[in-house]
Amino acid sequence: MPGSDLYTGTLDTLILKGLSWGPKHGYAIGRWIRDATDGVLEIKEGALYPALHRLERRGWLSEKWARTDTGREAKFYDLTAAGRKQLKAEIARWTRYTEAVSAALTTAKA
Amino acid sequence: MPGSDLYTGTLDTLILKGLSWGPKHGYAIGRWIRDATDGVLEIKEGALYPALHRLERRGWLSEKWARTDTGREAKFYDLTAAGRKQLKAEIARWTRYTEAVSAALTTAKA
DNA sequence: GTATACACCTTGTCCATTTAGGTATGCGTC
DNA sequence: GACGCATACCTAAATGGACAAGGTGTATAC
Repeated sequence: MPGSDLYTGTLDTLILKGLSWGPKHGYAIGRWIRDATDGVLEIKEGALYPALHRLERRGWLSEKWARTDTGREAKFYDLTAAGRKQLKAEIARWTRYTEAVSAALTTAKA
Repeated sequence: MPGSDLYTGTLDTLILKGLSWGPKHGYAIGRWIRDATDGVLEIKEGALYPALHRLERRGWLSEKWARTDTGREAKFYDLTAAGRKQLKAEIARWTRYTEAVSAALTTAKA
């Protein structure tokens, strides 16, 4: 079933990545994650919105109210310079981590 | 925070995998994870021992005191049938999850 | 008029990990 | 024989992210 639980810590990275091409509002970020992971990840709003506020508090995102394509008001988030740096660091960590764990999980040695 | 911090949820899988060739005691499992991940993961004992007790409570491990190669008493853990099944499921989840996230993190599409 | 998608939010709870200790044995070495 | 270090086990308190379960309101389609 979609809504498969997150490995804690990956959500922040995905949000930052989703914003790497320009501003998006929260709901659109959630949609992007679902689509970019081919439906494997379905971010719950109770995780998404607190995460956005957290990242903004840390100085990785800036926020601004604006109008969507469909003419509705929404809060748009944008990566700051620090956010871009953070994204790079988190991707590096993710890569290193998954390679290490995948190696362990596929090894044939005790 | 050191880059070796866990993505929550991966520790259980690694423990189960470490036991898939036969019994090991806790300290040896920690060592195996460090070695099998080429030093990327350094499991803290405050995470390791509670995890072992948790997995035992869930019926995925059995425990038994025995003597190590070096002649010391240690608590050996062994996979149960349910534990083996669980390991398989967790590896499947890990694979599916990391493929999805890695795809998202390397995509060039917004 | 009602269902669905959009778009935002919060409160309470759970629980894995971190932090920071503790006990005790055995081995090598200075 | 004192010291450090690896072995081998453990726990309690604090942290903090995700989950569950609510809530507001608008727009569109049937």
